[in-house]
Formats: sequence, C-alpha cells, structure tokens
Amino acid sequence: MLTEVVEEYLEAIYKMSLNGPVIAARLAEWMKVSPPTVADMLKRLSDKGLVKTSRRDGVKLTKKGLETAETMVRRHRLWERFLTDILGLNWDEVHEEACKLEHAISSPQVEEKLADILGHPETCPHGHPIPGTRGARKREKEAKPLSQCSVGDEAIIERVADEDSQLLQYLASLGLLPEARVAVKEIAPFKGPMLVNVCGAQYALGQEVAAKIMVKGK
Amino acid sequence: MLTEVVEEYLEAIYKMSLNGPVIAARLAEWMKVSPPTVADMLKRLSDKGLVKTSRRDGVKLTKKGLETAETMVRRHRLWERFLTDILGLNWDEVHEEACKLEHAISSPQVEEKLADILGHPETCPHGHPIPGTRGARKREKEAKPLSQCSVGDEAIIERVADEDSQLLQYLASLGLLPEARVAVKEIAPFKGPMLVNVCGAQYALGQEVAAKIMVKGK
DNA sequence: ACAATTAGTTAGACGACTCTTATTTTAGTC
DNA sequence: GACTAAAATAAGAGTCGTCTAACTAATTGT
Repeated sequence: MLTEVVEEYLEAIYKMSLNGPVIAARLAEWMKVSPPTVADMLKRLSDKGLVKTSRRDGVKLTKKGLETAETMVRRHRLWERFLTDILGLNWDEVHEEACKLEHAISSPQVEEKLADILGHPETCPHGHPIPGTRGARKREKEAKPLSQCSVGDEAIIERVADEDSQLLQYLASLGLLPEARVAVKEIAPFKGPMLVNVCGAQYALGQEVAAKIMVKGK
Repeated sequence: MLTEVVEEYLEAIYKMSLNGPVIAARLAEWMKVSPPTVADMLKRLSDKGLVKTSRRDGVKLTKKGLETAETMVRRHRLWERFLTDILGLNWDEVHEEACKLEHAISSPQVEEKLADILGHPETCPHGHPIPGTRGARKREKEAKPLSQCSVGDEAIIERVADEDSQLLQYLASLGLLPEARVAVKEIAPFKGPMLVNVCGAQYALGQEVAAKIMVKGK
C-alpha cells in the first residue's frame, strides 16, 4: 500500500514530465520541500519500483509509477467535477479539496461509480483532460500557452492552471474560461502585457497570467 | 491542525463512551494497536487539550475533543449516505470508504453542501443518527440490543453495527434492516439462539448477532 | 578556462505513530 | 491480607516524512 505522500510525489512527477525532464530541484520546489527531502523520497520511490532516476534523464516514472500517477490524476479531476457539478462549489475552491479526496478512494469500483454519476466527463472544470478518457494524453500535450501566441492569433482556451484560487477567480471574472475564444490584439514590448479580446471585451493580461492559460490554435 | 490518526482516536473515544467509561486497554483493542501506543497517544491528545484522563473516570473528551469527534462522525455518516444513495454502493461496502473520506473534508461549507444534496438525512444507512440533526444523541443512547429482549417482545430495528461487512450482508439477506419490525418468538437456553420473526419469516439468530442489532422497544 | 550559479549529497536531528519486552500498579477474590 | 488477573507504565527501537547546515559536483556564461 502506498502512502498519500508517495501518491502526491508521483502525481507531481507525472504533471511535471508533461513539460520536459523532471529534476529533483524542480520537484523540491513543486512539492514545497527541501532538496534532501526529495532525495530521500526518490530513494524510497526507487526502492518501491515506482521511478527510475538517472543523471541523464532525471526522474522517470516506471510503468507501475505511471499507472498510479494517472489513477490519482483521474480521481483528482473526477472529484473536482463532483465538487463543481454536484456540490455546486466554485471552480477556484475545488483543487485543494480534491487533493485530499483523491487519496480516499479505495477501489476502481468506487472510482467508476463516481465517473458514472458524473457522466464520464472528459475534463476537469479547469479544462484538464481526465486520464482514462480517449486522447487525454494527446490533448494534454497539444495545447500551448497563450503567452506564446502572436498578434492577430485567435485561439480557444483549452485549460487553465488550477492551483491558484485567486488566479481562477480573476480569470472567471474576465470570462477566460475553457472553450472561450480569445483573439490577441496587441503585445506590448519588453515582455509587456498582451491585449486580448474575449466575449467582445478587451483586457490587458500580464505575461505571467497569459502563461497559465493553455490554448489550442484556432 | 489535527492528523487523521488523532481524528480516528477521538471518534473511537466518542463511540465507546456511549457505552460507559472508556479505558485505555479497550481503546487499544478498538484501534487495533498496542497499549503503549494508546498511552503515547493519550498523552498527545491531553497535551492538545482534546481529552482528560483520570484513574477514576478513564478517558473523557473535552469540549474541543467532543466537537471534533462529532464532526468526524457526522462526516462519516454523511459520506455513507452519499455512497449508498448517490453512488449506489451496498450498505456493507460503505463503512471503510467513509472512514477515509471523513478526513478529506476541509471546511464546514463543503460538509453542508454535502448534507444539502443528500436532503439532510437523520441517519446513516445502518440507522446510526447523524450528529447535528435533532435528537441524535438521545436516539443513540435509547436503543437496546435485540439480545436483551424477552420472548414475546416486539420491536423495531433502530440500527445495526456497521463495521463488519459480512454481518451486514447476512442481515440484509434476512431483511434485518433499520425500520424492520421483529418479534422474539423463543430463546433457547444456555445463551442459545433466539428465534425471531421478521417480514413473516422466522430465523434463528445467535446471541452474537442479536447483540449487534439495536432496537427501540415496540 | 574559470568563476559563479545550480544541483545534489552527507550528516544529524526531530515529531508522529507504531512496535516488543519487561516491569509495576491496581483491583478483585478468596 | 495474599494472590491473581488486568491494566498501565517504562525502556528501547524502528519507519516515514520532514528539516538545517555544510559540503561537493556539475553546468554554464563570458
């Protein structure tokens, strides 16, 4: 049996590896722990056959590690849907809650029942694909950050970073939700803000924010 | 912030104290840990102001401890209802699951939303009152075990022990569910089985089993 | 090529929770 | 009052997950 903390690390490695190789120092930042703590944990994860670490490739999930990680991500996102769609929480309140709930499912049967009542959704409320639905991996990798678009580009919001409650409130207030169509009107020089059009209104978005909005090319 | 283990101990103490004074040795059995482990934990619980222990009265929850315990029990039973009523699990499958879920609720708000969608039930699927609904404490204390009934007694099943999955399956197969009316027809001597009538059928129940069925006098 | 940043490692520690084994109290019984 | 059974305590240890401080190795920019 795996501990919750182990599951959290696997999930982190999984998510980080969608953006290139995972190194211990980054993992320490992500998990908000010190480097030696990560080193200890990687040792334990290795011993359990959940990851392989090498100087060259960094941290890689083994098949077993990947399976666990995907299960956790799936459960996390299913719970997020439950919290918004059924309990009626706001999309900025559900991430934290789901972080705990994801570890409290004991069997694939319960997970499936949950998916059943939710109607087998393909994404979480923030637009992230739910592993286990077709094309989840592919969608996860295809989108690009809005910050990388050029003036004149039009795009559809695919998903947004789900961890920062304040950011989510802000995005919702501007209508920057998954499926919304955005058009880049102007980009101020020197990494300045980006003027975008959404739902007929125009807003200036900082690079920071734009980097957290993933879009699919129009 | 309290750990899950601390919450589990408080819950155990709460439930045990409904049947008289709680002593460390019993608590160790209930929690399936060794006596020194319990002693350590009681020390920690005392330090946190959650319990008071004395030679004379055993372990008592403080106001703060009681509040926490009731919250946990309430969440546990709400999740059980969710698991049966909404996810469609069987009543023998939900206790374990709810044991984990109860610790994964971060705020009274989420708890309330859950109660809302469940229609503010008064009991869990096994008939145990949900703290926070009126008269919960009273109902919890009023019922008596079926094993203490006499020949000729008629009674309504109030609740059944919820921890043993096999027992629950067995009870369900006989129709021994909360709200069912039972009549004691015969009690074999020397602590022998009890012949009871339920839904027109007659069954012999061992003392062990009868002790786990709580009834309200007709 | 070398200084400077970044990454990783070693060593020692601590809190939470658990164990076993052994001993001491306490309570109950004859 | 003495003896036994049950309960509690003491002592010592181990795992998991975390820390800080100090040190070494690897990269990288100029």
